[in-house]
Amino acid sequence: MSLIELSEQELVRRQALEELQKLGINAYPAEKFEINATTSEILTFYNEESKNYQNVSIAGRVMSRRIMGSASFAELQDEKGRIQLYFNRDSICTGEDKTLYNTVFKRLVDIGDIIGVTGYVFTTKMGEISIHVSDFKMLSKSLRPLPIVKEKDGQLFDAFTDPEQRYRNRSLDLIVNPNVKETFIKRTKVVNTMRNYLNEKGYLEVETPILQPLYGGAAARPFKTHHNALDQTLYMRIANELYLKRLVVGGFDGVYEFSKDFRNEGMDRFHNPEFTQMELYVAYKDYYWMMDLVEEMVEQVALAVNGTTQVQVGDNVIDFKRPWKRYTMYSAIQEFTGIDISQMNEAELRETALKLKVGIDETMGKGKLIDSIFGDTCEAKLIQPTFIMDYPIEMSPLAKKHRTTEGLVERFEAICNSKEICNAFSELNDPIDQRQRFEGQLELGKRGDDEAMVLDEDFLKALEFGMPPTAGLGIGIDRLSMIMTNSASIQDVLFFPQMRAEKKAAKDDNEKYTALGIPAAWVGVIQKAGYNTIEQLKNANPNKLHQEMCGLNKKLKLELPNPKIEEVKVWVENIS
RNA sequence: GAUUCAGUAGCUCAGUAGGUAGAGCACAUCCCUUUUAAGGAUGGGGUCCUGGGUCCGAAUCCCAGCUGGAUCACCA
Repeated sequence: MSLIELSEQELVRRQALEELQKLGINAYPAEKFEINATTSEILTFYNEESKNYQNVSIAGRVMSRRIMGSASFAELQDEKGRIQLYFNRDSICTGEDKTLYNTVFKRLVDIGDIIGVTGYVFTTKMGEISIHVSDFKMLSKSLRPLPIVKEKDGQLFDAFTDPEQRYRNRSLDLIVNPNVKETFIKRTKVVNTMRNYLNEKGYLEVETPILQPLYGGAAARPFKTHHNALDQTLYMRIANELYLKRLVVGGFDGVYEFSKDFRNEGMDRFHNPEFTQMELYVAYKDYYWMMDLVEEMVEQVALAVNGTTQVQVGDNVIDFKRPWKRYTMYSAIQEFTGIDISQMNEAELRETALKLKVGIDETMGKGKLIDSIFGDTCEAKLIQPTFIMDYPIEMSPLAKKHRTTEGLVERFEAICNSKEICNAFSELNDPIDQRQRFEGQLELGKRGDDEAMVLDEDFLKALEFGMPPTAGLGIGIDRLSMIMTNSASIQDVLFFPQMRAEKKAAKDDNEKYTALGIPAAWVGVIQKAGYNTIEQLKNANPNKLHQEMCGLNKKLKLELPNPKIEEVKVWVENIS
């Protein structure tokens, strides 16, 4: 990177780095720095009477500095929080040489630098627990200025809030917005709690392919890629259901996987192209059994994350305490619309949907119509965790036919805060029925449903060997994390949400400029003036260009000899 | 995809009869031995998102585009 592309503040920091080097200080030392305390630990356990923490060694990032002559205060932020540091010139520089304080601390340490300090803990006159620094060491120099977020009585000042900047620059977001860290710690707690719960039950965590020759297990459009050596199309998985069931066939009676799945569909605050699901399959169980498991597991998650079954989400308090309300899909629609659709055929459903102003289209079969009616009339009203059971067979090609009711399958979803958080079935293990269902999907595909499933012969072959009756579950980790952390957007529970690529101005190589006779030192200047390509330079007014170059030379204090106007004209004319 | 709002200094934001671009924090220089978002003084810092247009003159008005937010529709 050329120096002229840097802001003044970045230049100042690079100069400070050079000065440190001149003083013999390595701003990026290799050796470890011994730490024996954390900020939160000191703030919690320091006690003035017992005089503990009188020899602490702690490291972190300098977040603020207040310098007043030979005494200064700074704030140090480590992983756990912040603590105030007190620097006194004569404590840090016990001899005659006051360079460490006067030059290194006061002039060469910037906000954002990572330092290690040793000293003792005391309480200031203002009553704030602080570290009296006896020595400090530069551990990493920060070359970019940090947005300074200040906080007083819970009110934030100058907060770094622009979502685009925050998501594109998550490191910075985490440094200056401490509550962001909290959200991700909670997300990990969600996952760990589930994993512990499942391991305690003796289920086996497994891994299955992400690159798949056929995609399946869900209704979604996939990402497509290509393997060169095999010269074969591969898809990134949209679900791992079919592979996990093949493991159940193989004799694992309880298997689960936390899986990144990929769906090539729209993006908004509930959808990211890659997302995480936990899928679980347990042999010899059914969907009623699985409902009990979901209730118990999610209740434990809520307790682990927030210490209570009640979670504030937006304007609502959601209570995960068992048992949750249970509806069948038909009874839910009847409850919220007063209409019994359980006996309707496709034409009647279409008519009902139109009457209820439900969005439908020509490609929809009976199952999708019912799902649409349910989605539009019921979901918004389901805030507390609720199970919706018994879905139409047409939209659930992997679920087992209902044990008593024709046309339905044994499937449930848990809906919470109007969003699906899990989906589960008594898994279809009849290989002949499964083949027919896949064939039905192929029909839907021909009608234009681009999410219809494809027929997977390998999976069918496995089923033909015999799969025990099995209960299966998929639970959305991102959605669950959003609820558990009261996050309005999926981007807030993903460290690095997918973003559109930032557009960068195209620039020609330096050689193209020097080939015209332009001195290399001036190339950066010309580009800074806005002539990033030879094509742009071709149309430049030489007089204007000359003035801009001289102006930047002066402004940036480059002290280059200014070119003659004739030379500039020749450069521009040379472009053919 | 539709609608709508927005893009000005490192950060948060002002900026209308179209007429030399502002504040606070951050940064620099100087003064100061304990400050609680902020000690005092002085100073530097801008492609006003990009490209066209109108105009003597555009951050401002018009058109197009880019990017993002919000709401809605579809997938988890």
